[in-house]
Amino acid sequence: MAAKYDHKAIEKKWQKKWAENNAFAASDSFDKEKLYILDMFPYPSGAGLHVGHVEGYTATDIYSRFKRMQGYNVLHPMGWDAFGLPAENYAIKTGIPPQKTTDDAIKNFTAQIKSLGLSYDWSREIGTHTPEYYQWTQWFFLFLFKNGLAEKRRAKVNWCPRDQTVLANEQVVNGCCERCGTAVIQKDLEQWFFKITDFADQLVDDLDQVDWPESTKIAQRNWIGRSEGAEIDFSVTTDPIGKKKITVFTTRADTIFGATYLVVAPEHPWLAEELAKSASAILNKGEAEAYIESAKNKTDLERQEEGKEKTGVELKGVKAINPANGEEIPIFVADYVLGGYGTGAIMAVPAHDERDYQFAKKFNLPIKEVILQKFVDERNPPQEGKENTFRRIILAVLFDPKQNKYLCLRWKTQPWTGFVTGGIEGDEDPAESARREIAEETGYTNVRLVRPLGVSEAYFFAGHKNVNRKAHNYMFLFELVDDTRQPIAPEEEEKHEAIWLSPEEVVAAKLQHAEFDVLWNRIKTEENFYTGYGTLFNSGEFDGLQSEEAKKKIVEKVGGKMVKTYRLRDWLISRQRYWGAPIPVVYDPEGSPHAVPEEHLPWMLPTDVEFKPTGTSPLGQSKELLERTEKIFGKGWTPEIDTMDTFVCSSWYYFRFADPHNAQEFASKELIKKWLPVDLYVGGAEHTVLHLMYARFFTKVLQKFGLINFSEPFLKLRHQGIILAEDGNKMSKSKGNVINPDDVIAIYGADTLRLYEMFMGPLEAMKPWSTTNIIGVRRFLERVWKLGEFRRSSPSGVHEFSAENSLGPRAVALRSPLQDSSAAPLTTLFHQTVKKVGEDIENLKFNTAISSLMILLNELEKLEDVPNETYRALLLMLAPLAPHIASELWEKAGFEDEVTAQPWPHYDESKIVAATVQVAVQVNGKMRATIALQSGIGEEEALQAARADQNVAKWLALGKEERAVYVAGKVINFVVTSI
RNA sequence: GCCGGGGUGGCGGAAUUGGUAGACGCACGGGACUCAAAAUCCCGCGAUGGCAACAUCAUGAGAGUUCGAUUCUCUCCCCCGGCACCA
Repeated sequence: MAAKYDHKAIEKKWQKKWAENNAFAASDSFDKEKLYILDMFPYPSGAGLHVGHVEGYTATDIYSRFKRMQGYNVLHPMGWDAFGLPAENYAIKTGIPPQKTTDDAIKNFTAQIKSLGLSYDWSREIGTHTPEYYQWTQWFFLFLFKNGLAEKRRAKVNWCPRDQTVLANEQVVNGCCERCGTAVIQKDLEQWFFKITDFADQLVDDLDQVDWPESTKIAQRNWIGRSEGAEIDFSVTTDPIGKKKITVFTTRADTIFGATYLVVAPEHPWLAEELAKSASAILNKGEAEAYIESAKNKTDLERQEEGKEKTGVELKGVKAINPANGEEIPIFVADYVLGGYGTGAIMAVPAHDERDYQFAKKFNLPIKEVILQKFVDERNPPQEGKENTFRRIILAVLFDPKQNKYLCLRWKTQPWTGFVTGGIEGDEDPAESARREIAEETGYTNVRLVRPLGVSEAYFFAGHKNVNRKAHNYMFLFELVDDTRQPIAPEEEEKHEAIWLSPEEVVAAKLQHAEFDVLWNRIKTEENFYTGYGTLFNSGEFDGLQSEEAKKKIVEKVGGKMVKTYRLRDWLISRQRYWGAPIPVVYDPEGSPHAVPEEHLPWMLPTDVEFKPTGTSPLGQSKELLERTEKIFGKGWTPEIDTMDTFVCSSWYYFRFADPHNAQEFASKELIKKWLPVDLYVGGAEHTVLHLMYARFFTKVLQKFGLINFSEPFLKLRHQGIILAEDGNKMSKSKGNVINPDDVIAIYGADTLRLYEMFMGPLEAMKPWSTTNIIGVRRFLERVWKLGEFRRSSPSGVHEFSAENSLGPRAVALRSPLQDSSAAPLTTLFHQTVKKVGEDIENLKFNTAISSLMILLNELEKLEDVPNETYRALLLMLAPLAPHIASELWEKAGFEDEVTAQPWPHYDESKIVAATVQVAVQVNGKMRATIALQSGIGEEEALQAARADQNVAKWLALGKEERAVYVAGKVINFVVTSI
């Protein structure tokens, strides 16, 4: 009598067994090669585990089990990122202490995770909220403090009025608090910072060493925002020869001749000093001060709402001197220049920077172009064997603003229309050449240069046959001032006529030069700025140089220096909250900070506090903390009452797993050396910058001071995608579309849930949940079960069908007893499957691994005889994916030991190639037949066989066979010319 | 705006040193079993035409390279994610 696939009983049985034996404990003996496979540990929220957790955890679990079967010593731990705002906010609402809600949530999470059959080493469980853990978080703080990497300073910080705490830059999203969505305001406060900026270069450079998603690396690089530029001093007219200079930061020193004004940030020290003087040179002091005040009070959100609308005030009575050409230019204060970036001052080049351009437009400031856009025409490549002479050509566009029409020349002998074209004579100025050409060819002499449009290098034909002349083309836009026309030379008149075209007509004329596309695009755009690199002009001695080269030479000439700047700011870690690790610092009666000596760690989080937010830290209410401080350090000493950002706790937890119970160190050097770095790290993409950057920072600090000998904590990183609700939206409590893993496990079982989430699609993809699709993997497991049942119920070799075990005809066909046979059926498929499943799991492509197993099962069910070896291997391959059912079937089959402790099956490379292969036959690239060929067959024979096919022959007969392309084992293509 | 990722049947998705597009699963249709249903099993399933053999079209749109393009190149459209006054 056959047993039903009772997932509840089976899963309970094996989970209990694994727990009792701590079956997946990592061994600190290191007789086998180690592998550290880590999940981003969860915040134990009251809502419990969601299906997104399940996805990531299942992926690492499968990989861990697979690697154990391959003989690795795998460290696969789990813990709790247990400090944080939700528990505290809940406490504020209900009065229930965070300690209790957190512990309850951890219990719930643990039960849920265990019900998934995940193979964690539970003996290494950690929680960041336990004193045994946070004492080491505090140790790290002190370590940074002692090494000058943690310091308290007054700074403008992001303050969330609702959560009553400061936020790191990274925790401000669109000017709002990441957690509660309240608009963040700026406050001036004394706060603790970690000096992550000291490691900015290393944080960028070391990204090259790790196997991470490219998008994550790019996001980190962008966040750090390293840019290489120059600092250049501009003197001011108040003190033209003295030392009072404004240093600007620029990445575009090549545009310095186009600097038409200078801008300082409202916070700029020079400005503050200048305004503070009793006899300030600034004439409109009041106006400037009012502007600075209003800029200070703006929230990020208000700035955002203003969009890119520029504001600012000119500082009247003071000018800056452009060191490149000695020109005096006005100075503005404007908040589009940020005090905290670069030097807080810029030279504004409106012709070559979008923001400067907008500002200049609004305040009516001159725009001076100094870079010609360079354009290389790829459509007319140089031609082999043709003359290739370099010529300087001028292209000009004449615009009549009264008519809104453009002047073109139409060649009378050829169907070609274009803007005025000509050559540059001698060392004539290109703009002058253009003016001359317009006059000579059209007769219009009274024209005004609006702006240059660029310069191009192209292989050119100017309406003639001389193709392949490499030309250097300058492009200009002129405007007609008055339409009086002078007579022009008769031969010009003969050659072409001047015609006026409306913009629509210009487009319709399909101007043939590639340059004209560029020309036309530049004419059309209202925005008259170009931010790319190009050739310098209007730049004195630097005319004709390319941007790259000009930068260096100009910086040298004006006495600037090359510098690197970063967007990254130091990490603000103070939080005015209760539920976090206390900052282990005390203040002497004078108010200077002192480290709490290590022997007093853990510096305990007091419990005698209310949770209601008051704007100052809850720890300030604790009598116990104050008394403790005075008792240890003396009367008048006070404790630091802020706690640490929870990201501090999670920046080092991966070290603790190597040695989780160590009371002397955060982890022993020896065990760190053996287990770290993490070989595979899997978690959500929401941690692209925050957690991953901070963790890398901590690792680099430890390396710098010689505590570890590697610089990157996570060698390989992968993100699991988001699982959407069935309706395609994000799952959310308010939408009521959340799938609870507990419910799925109750109905279908943990194995089905695991398998389904892996079968949904690629790990990293965003994919919607489907309650109908999950039935497919459940059916698959049922059929595996049935296959096992059938084998057991027929020990004598004859299986009696009975309605009871609901075996259908397909299973009835499984008649014979199992036996090992050297001429086993499906040999090729079997070996292919073992290879494919192994490779897919290695590459975390679980969806296709599962599909391969399904294919194998489909074929096995058709057999009358399932060989022992095949069945064994099927269970072995299933073991990492669906460990409970695999274990149960393994035991029932009477195989040795436990399936999870077996080695991964081997495949035989020589048996992967089938004896005959299906080869596609095409005629002129169109599929006409598929034929079966011996796999080792020669080309001639293959072609003969293909020609013999009826349908192929039919198509070949329609023309003359020119040649044939033969790709062994894949395709034959006959190239036929039709008669 | 900038930087990433993507667009393939009714649906989730397979397939890329260029070589039979749609594996596997879901849904759907037909059949077997059943008094009936569920479950299970068998067959079919991109579109159009055809009894069929087969033919034509088809991987967001359009061009290009090639004997051959979902895969490579260019242009454009749309969706998702991140950053956003960073000089």
